Amino acid sequence: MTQKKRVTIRDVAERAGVSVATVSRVLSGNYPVPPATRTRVTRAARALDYVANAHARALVGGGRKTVAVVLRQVTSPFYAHVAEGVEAEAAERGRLCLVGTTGGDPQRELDFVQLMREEGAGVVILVGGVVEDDSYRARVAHYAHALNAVGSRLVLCGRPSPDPDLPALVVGFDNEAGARAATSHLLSAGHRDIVFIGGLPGNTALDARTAGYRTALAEHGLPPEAAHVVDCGLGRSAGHRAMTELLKQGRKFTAVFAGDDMVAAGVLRAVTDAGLRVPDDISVVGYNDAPLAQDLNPPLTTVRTPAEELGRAAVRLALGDRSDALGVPHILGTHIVVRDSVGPPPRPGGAPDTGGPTPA
Amino acid sequence: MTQKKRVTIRDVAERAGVSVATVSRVLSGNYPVPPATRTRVTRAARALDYVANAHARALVGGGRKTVAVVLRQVTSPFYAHVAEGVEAEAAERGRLCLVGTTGGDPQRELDFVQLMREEGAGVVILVGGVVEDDSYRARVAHYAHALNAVGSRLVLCGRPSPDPDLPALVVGFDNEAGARAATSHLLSAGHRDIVFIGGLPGNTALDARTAGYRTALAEHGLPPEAAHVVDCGLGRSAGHRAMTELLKQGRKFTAVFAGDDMVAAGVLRAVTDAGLRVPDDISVVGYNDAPLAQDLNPPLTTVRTPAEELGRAAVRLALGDRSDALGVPHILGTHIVVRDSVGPPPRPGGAPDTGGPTPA
DNA sequence: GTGAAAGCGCTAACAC
DNA sequence: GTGTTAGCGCTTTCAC
Repeated sequence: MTQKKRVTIRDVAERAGVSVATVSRVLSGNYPVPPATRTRVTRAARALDYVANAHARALVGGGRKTVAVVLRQVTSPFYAHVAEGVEAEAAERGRLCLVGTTGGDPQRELDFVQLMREEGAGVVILVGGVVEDDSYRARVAHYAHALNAVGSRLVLCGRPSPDPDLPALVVGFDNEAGARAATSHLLSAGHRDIVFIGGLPGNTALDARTAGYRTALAEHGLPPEAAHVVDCGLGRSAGHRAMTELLKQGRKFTAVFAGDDMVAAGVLRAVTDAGLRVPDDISVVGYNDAPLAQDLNPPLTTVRTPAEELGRAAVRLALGDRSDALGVPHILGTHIVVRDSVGPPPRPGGAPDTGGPTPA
Repeated sequence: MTQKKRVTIRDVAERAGVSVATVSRVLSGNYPVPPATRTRVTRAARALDYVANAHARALVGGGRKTVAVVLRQVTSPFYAHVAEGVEAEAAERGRLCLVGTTGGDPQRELDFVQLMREEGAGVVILVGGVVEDDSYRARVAHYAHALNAVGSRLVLCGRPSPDPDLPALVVGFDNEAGARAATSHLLSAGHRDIVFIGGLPGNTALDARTAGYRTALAEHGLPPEAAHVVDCGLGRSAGHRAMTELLKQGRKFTAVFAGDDMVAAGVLRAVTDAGLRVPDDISVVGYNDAPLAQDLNPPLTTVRTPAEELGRAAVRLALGDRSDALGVPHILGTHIVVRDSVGPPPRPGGAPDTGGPTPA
């Protein structure tokens, strides 16, 4: 019943009364063909609803140069935006875009990259912070050389290159600077007891954030002991749990800097649960400026990291002919976006109802 | 400098001192090969860091059966979760997953489906509500027949099949029932003046939602005029704008049913901006149960639509051999999740401070 | 201007 | 057990 037979170029040629070579020529369009035959062929192709076989085409043409992105998960707003940027930029340049998710499992990352090598992807983009151990270094070095050997590009997006001499492009944010700015913002508002919630020791992105946090503290003349990092990792529930715990401990602090906006969401909820108010009792700043930041209560002051632009930059870099940019990291700017979650610290023992939030 | 030459099966054969056929056999694994040769070949392949050419393989093997999803955008939580479901299920079954986004443009949808035909995708999943006009019907009929002719499957996910006889699978939610339940929830809490914000006339998903809303109203003995639908479409800003406008009009209502959670987020913000409170002054219910629903203030009562499961069901259905299921839609259940955004309507002219929210 | 023919890298008969 | 060979559908010299 079902014929399950694909229409091939041969069928089109036959129907148009020409050879396959001619059909190929008019379909590729990059060859002078007289309008008369061109029409005949086009008509035949249309009539047969012919579509070329991408595999055959890739086989002879040396790969169809697709763009692959690998990320932890698409449901995280940050990754989703990066993916969207990659997708958009790839589409604009007529490339197909493949998305792979790893759930953070290095093995799945490796499998996927391998698959992309089989596919002959022209660009492979690895997104997101990682723990930079020997295993990581070896893996990435392998990817880089293998991909480079066949003329493909590896892009490290938001993660470091283990070796500047590796044939890989790197693009990312200055997490340390962003975190420093966020912390300074809090310090300028008068806070001195600020805790960082959401550390993840070993993870390059979070380590940079905590480093920036410590730097800012030091710049304001505070001793190293002033730093208090809670290594609970990322995610709403981690933030909620950590903050609840912190509140229970009765530890003295007036502000928290959350590892990202999801953590901040959890923190906010924990504060509310405890009957406290933001920013009157506690100030909070997040990281990434996820869409939900403006819907939180109060709207969250956070660090904007243009994720979509990161994705676009990754493919732009890879597809640009600036192979000179191979070693040097391409760093995108971040900036604070001030909303309503930061205020002056409450006066010790005083009533919190002094007035609205008045950040600098 | 760069050799740009791919390692082929021939190279492996040569190094292992066997023929290409033998290499193919051990690599495919589906053929008895003595351990001795197997080892030699494996070792050679590893030494050369050989990866098979997926295109060549697909060319001879009749396509590599990938799964393609097409959606509006990945940054919408709902779509992201559907995509994650598809990705996960596809990965578990060893299929590669391609993601395409259309931004809602039918032309881009068409282009992408065409591309998937070229790729020889085994499954093509179209996600999300649409305006069901003649153009849509024709397009989908074309996809369905073309895909079916080469043994591929088309899955309509959250959108209707224009014709039950079309060789397409359909899976989705009962939007009407979900909306009816949400509206009933509001009615049971005592509300009589409920406005639906986020209509999108012509869109199958939203039309079903408004239909459910009207049905619930009727079931509770309210006249058709009791329905008030604001056709502002989806999205946070649309919801914010519409609600602000509504409040300004001074129109009488005590509850709003938002087209989805993003709209609800905008609505909530507008209520806050106006100095009113949810649920004391106005009750709100959303749709989809996006992750952000629980972070809103107050946590949002909404209709849970298991998006990831929708994605998984789509590929499961397509990959299952139950070709009998071709015409009949596969409907997934939804249910209300009660949080804190619904309370009894405020007593006319009374102070709103009667007590906490106490939904049935 | 157009056709014939040689592969691209691989798998699957079909020999031996 | 393993090698030889014929394609899969297409592009692209090279002839005519």
